[in-house]
Amino acid sequence: MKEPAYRRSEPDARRRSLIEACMRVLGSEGAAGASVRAIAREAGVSPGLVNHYFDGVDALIAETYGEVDRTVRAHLAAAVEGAGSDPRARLEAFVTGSFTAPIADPRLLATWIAFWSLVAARPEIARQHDQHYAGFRQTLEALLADCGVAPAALRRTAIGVTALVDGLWLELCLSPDCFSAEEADGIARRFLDALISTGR
Amino acid sequence: MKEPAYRRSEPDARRRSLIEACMRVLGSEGAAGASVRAIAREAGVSPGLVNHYFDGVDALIAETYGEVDRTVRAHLAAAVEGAGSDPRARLEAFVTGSFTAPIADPRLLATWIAFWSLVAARPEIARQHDQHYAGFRQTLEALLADCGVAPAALRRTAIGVTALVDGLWLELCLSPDCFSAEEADGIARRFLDALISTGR
DNA sequence: GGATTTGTTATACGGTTGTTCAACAAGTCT
DNA sequence: AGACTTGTTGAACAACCGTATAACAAATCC
Repeated sequence: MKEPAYRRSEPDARRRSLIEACMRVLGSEGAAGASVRAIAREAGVSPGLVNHYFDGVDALIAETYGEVDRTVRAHLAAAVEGAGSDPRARLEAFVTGSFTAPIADPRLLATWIAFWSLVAARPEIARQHDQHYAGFRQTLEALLADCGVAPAALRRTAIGVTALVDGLWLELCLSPDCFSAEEADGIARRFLDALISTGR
Repeated sequence: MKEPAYRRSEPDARRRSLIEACMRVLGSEGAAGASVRAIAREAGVSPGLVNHYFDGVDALIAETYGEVDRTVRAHLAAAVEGAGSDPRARLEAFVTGSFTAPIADPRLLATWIAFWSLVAARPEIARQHDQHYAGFRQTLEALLADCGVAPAALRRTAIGVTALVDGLWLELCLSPDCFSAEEADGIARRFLDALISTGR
């Protein structure tokens, strides 16, 4: 429908384009609409090709999870680096980085929801989720430690801040008109103030 | 208007059993597996009956949303009432009430995820979500006000605490082995301590 | 009793799903 | 040039989807 037929392309590029098409479909149609045919149509490719590059549609969705995870981590890492060397500024950059594009994006939420909906039924997706969560919390623990949070309080503080960020991000994506990204920033900063002044 | 007594089974009971079957299917099979046939099989009735009692499968899912919402509200209200008259105890009961059964339950999360996945595509579900969120936050604002949180800080504090509760509840359901309900209780209480001591 | 109302089933229909596979186009090798 | 490899297609398949509807079962009314 778009590209001329029978044109060769790099296999990795094809894989990437299919993953991107999968993300677009998840974003626009939701988890229910992410069928092989819809993804193939979005990528401008025949349905059979999806099963040629991926071991079934579940594998494609799992790989899309990995790609989204990588994007989120890279974006937050860049935000932290861009914040300079002040520990508190780095922590705030990490926390508020989730409230702006491309992370605070209904499309990305739709992708995430699709994964959550698979956690209960598919153990390998559950494992992938646990890994993502563990990595997020670990990064956060390091940033909190640099801000002077006591080692004994590190775990529970990181769990709490992660929950706060997830909750704000979730609602920000689900109903963007409820509160703004700037409000989320302020709320998160205020929470960090309260925690770090009393939590060491 | 006299109630006809010749019905073989109470229609409301049928409706409720179908809603409960819908929740069970959502819990075990995930959002993708919540088909008319699967729900009917779970309820032990024929597929046609679902469309007889509900205006299509989307309506059944929306009604299940309403039922789950009602259950959650009732449970939290009971927890608050059971906590006595101390404002802080009532607030804590409301917050930590989300971390125990029947609210902290993978099945309930699965139901919630199914709704979230419909928010982007269906305005009716989005409206239902906004109402639930607004109600939750409003209740929380009242409890926070009783604890002495200043009116100017009420809105942002309620948004933050709601996010914290949602995030903890979400992770508690998604991977129950990551941290315990008791830990979630402690984390939430610690956050409330930090907020209320500094946030007025 | 028979007529009637109502709950329920079974089936049929058109459409979509994931997956497989023979065929084919385009580049590479000899 | 011909043979071979690789990327891609599009049709086929069985299974499932949501919905509509005619037929059946049971309870009530007259």
